[in-house]
Amino acid sequence: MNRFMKMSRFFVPTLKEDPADAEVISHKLMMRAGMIRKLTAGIYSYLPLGYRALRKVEQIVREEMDLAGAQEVFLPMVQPGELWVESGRWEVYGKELLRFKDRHDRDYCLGPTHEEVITDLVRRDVRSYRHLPLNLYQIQTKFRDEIRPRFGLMRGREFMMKDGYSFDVSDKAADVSYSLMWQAYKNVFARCGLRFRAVEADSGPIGGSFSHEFMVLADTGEDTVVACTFCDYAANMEKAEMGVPAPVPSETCGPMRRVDTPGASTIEDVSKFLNVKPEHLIKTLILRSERGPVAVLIRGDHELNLVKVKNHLNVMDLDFADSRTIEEVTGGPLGFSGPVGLKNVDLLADHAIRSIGCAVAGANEKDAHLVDVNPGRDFHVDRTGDFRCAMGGDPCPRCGGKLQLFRGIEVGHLFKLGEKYSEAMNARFLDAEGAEKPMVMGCYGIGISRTVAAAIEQNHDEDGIIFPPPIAPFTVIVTPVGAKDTEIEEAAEHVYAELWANGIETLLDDRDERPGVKFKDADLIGIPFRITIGKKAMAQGKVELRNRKTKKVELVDISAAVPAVKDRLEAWSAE
RNA sequence: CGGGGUGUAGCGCAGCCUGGUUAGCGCGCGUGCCUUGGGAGCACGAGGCCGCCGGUUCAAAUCCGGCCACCCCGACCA
Repeated sequence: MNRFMKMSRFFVPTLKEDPADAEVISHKLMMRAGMIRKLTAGIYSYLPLGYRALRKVEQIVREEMDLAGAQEVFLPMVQPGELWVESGRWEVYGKELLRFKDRHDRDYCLGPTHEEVITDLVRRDVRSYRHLPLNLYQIQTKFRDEIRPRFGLMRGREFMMKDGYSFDVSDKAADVSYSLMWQAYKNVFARCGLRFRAVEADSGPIGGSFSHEFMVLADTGEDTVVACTFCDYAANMEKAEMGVPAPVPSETCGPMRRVDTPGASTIEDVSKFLNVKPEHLIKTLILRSERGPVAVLIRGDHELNLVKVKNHLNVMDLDFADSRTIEEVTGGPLGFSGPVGLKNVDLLADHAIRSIGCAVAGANEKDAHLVDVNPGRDFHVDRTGDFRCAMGGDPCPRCGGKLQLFRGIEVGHLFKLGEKYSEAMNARFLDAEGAEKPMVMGCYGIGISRTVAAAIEQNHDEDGIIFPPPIAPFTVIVTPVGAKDTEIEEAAEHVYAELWANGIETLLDDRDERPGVKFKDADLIGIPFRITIGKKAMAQGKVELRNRKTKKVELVDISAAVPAVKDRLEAWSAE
């Protein structure tokens, strides 16, 4: 038994009021529950309760990684700048990388991630295909000097992360490593008791062939998940495709003509002014990359997806053009661009434009639009493609079902790196034929601290946190109530000891507090089960077992408390 | 980085505009009494570089300047 997990001695400074600087629910609750305290912007201390929850997640991750054949290491957090120069990221990484110099004026940085260190480690000691595959991971504090840390543990600068790296002899072998991690991640988040989706993510122009994100579903999530309601297709917003609707036979379209639209430059304005639905407007977006300007046509009610255009054009930087560029390209001011008569610029159109029929578009002159514009008749595009964000109700690209949008919190990311780092840093091996080849790498991250926050975003009510049992800092809290009563106190000690003896982590609220205070704190800190020991039930030799989630209370014999908890634990995870 | 906001007791806040005794309130904390099934009550008490530096003034939490810290917002416009 553990004699020290007693509230009278345990450092859990709970708060009655929300801290002024907390915005999201997980941040507020973790502060109020005495789990974390802020040291400075984006940097938090973990108090015993918070650290216990964090370690629960860590341990689940550790077990699943080990099970998948990965090996745990621990890499330095302080890294020499020269390694980053070698990989080419010293110049590229930007201000997120916290750099500093040592006393000898040599460059160093705090590790935001460990591709360089791990690649350096492996290249020194692994030379043969006989030693591959190799999968190494660590659980460690990362530091990223975020522009704007926010939302407590959700987007901190210092945070706990599991990062893993696989090394393989071939692309095919790397795919095996990748899928092992994919399965391990599914196990991790399922074991944590979270509702999540694994989604396809954009891998970027250099990122290799594919990438997946693991998203915990929560309305307060920063990211949007697009998922099919029929099949298991799911992707993040940047990546999500949608089925192409069959082109509708173009309605009879009168001759194109110009109308005055004074001051109406936004879709909303034009739509109202001309009394035309946004679906019949053509948005003409002028973008600019390092290769010059490009025009993209999007249906009025759709939203541009910059990443898709970027990938299509295979450019590095792409953003909305400034107003001067727009005037140069279209001859008209911002807000009145249109495809008709555009010259000297590549014209891309989203699939939906093909079936728009009869549309309204900017006239490329101030305060004027064109109506009865017919694609194909009145203008020609250079290329058609998928350039927009998915919307709820769009057809699924796989099965034709309907897509739905969810909010999510990114807690895991799988990335097939390929040979990017092994090439740059010369991590090579000899294959069975004696030929030298670069290793094929993958990297795999899990935001441990963010997972705890995400779990709370997903599992709470007006009284506080509702921890899923697998990641709860304690499984049971024993709460003796009623004035100092030796019999009750002894019974509480007894139940507490019994639970520990059966491997059930238990907190005993032995404080000399009124029942209300104890109940409020127990609810706030979110322990899944509360065993209340009071006079009335005790008279019959019973205690109350209360489920934090359902709030249901049942009377059980004192002697049956342990099996009852075990039983309800199983019921919880079976849900 | 740009824009906005806030710094007063451990936490949450008032006071500042219109300068002037000993800087308040709620929670929390300590002691005592009382109370004991959903954050009780009474009494007494401890606790403050009013973010920092400078200026104005007989006098600054309050006015002015600078600095620092923290919080919020920052493509959707074609």
